[in-house]
Amino acid sequence: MNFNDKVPIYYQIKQYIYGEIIGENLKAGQKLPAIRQLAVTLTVNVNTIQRALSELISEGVLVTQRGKGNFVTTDVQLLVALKKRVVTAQFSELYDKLITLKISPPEMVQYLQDYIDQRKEA
Amino acid sequence: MNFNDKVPIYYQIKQYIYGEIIGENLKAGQKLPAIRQLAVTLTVNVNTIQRALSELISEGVLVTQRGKGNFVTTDVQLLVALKKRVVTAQFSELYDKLITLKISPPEMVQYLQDYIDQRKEA
DNA sequence: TATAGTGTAATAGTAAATTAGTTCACTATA
DNA sequence: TATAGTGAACTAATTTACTATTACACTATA
Repeated sequence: MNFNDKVPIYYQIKQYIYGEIIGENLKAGQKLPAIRQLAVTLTVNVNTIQRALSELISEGVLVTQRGKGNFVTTDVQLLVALKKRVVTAQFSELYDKLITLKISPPEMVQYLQDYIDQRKEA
Repeated sequence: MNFNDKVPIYYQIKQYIYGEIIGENLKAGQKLPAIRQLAVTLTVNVNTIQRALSELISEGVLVTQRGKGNFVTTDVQLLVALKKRVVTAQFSELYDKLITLKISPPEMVQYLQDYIDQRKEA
């Protein structure tokens, strides 16, 4: 996996798992790969995986069954709230940053549209 | 200043100065506050300021005049390129993240518009 | 009941970021 | 020519993230 060396790896893994769940590569109730397997896949130490998962468990996004593995919660309401929270956070971050750059909201929409068009070409 | 504890402070300061320049609170050729003053203002150590500035100097965004201070470059072309680079990076980051969340480009535009409308209400 | 697969916990070592503090070098000016 | 203001460089100490390694506890099943 490609990590950004400006952000703690455990935190990036946490965000990555959010993404896998919200994007439904991991569905409600589904079992995650074993932590030792995740460590190999993500080329990271088991402790680092543990640290990421422990936060997701605290939040109720994941549920552990000792001896069995980690599972995505079946609490769909929680997952819906998670998606909203994560998506909103993206826009909030963008908005605030662009405001400091003195880019107006209508310009933001135009810039996004332009960026999308440009991506389509390539 | 409000720092995100997930990202090195020196790096956040660097981004902050980018913002001040792009948003034209700091104009081409303008003198920056002294590093000791910046350290006080941003409640951070002088060394941390130095580290942020040294990268901006390497990039040519800032120019040092020893004994006088640090100044924004007068190379306007470089500043225009900087703005483009920083703004594009924002959209690129958003786009890639939302794609992993299986949000389509048209949805992105709609979500952004919705977010903006929501901010206006409050 | 042995064994393989799972998560949990703890210790130790390394590297990076940050702070604190000091000293030096250059510039402008009273 | 002192002095105040500026950046530059260096050392030392602390904290956090990460890795490596080991041992333990629970579950399913051959």
